[in-house]
Amino acid sequence: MSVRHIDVPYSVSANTDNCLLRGVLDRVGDKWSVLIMSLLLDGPRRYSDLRRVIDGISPRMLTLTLRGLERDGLVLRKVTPTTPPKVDYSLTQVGRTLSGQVSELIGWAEQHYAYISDSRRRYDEKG
Amino acid sequence: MSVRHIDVPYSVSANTDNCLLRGVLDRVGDKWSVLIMSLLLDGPRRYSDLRRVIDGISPRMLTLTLRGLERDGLVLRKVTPTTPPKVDYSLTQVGRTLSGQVSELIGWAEQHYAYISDSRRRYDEKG
DNA sequence: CAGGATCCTAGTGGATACTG
DNA sequence: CAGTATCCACTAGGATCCTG
Repeated sequence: MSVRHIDVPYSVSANTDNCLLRGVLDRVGDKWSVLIMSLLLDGPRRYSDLRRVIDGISPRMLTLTLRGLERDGLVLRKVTPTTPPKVDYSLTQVGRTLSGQVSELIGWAEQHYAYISDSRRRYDEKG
Repeated sequence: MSVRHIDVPYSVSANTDNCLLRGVLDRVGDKWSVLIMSLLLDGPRRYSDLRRVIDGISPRMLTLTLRGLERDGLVLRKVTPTTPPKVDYSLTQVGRTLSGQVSELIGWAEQHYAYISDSRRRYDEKG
């Protein structure tokens, strides 16, 4: 038996395409999505605002990440066509629930931080 | 103000080093960790067993991923020095809790699968 | 202001051959 | 059996410059 779908306890596949889980894991795992969503939890923000506030992000990656989030319906992009233009980004309701999930994960990380650090130290010291 | 630490609602940093969250997100986001942990939820497995059962993984990545999980104290490696050798991998208690967290995330993904697919389709169709 | 277009690098992962 | 050791490909992401 080869793993394409594991039925218990949930479906996982290494297959990049057409796997719903892969998409979510990739998003959560990428460099900027979680950070951006966490910022938007506090309320809408403009593009330049995000750019200023996020340390070290390139315009390219900011746009790419926002587009990805928008495409998935996690973030809403609202253009006000003035000159110069104004673009606000906000979390959708679903985006908000994902942020909630992620914050659970972060809670886990905080809770087990010491354990993991210790484990790594011990692993690195003696083979 | 530049984002190194966001206090509300949780700390996120783009900084690769010394960020506890980054490590967890990277692990969850990588290609094989979640899959392997989900398999180990059912019980211990041998190296060759994992290799056979995981579709498309290279020995290199299997070892690398297992080592990473072991280093973080998520997976336990137990060697039985017979000839030929036998090595069993199992989840630690902490590894089990992380798997639990991840399965929550997967629950989220399943719950919002239709929404996301729709959103993508609409986004791709019209600009 | 809010990006698009380019070019480039580094890290992640694949393929395969070999070994204690 | 349970890995190493190499070599290679691909892509996520960074740096810059340009524009409606």
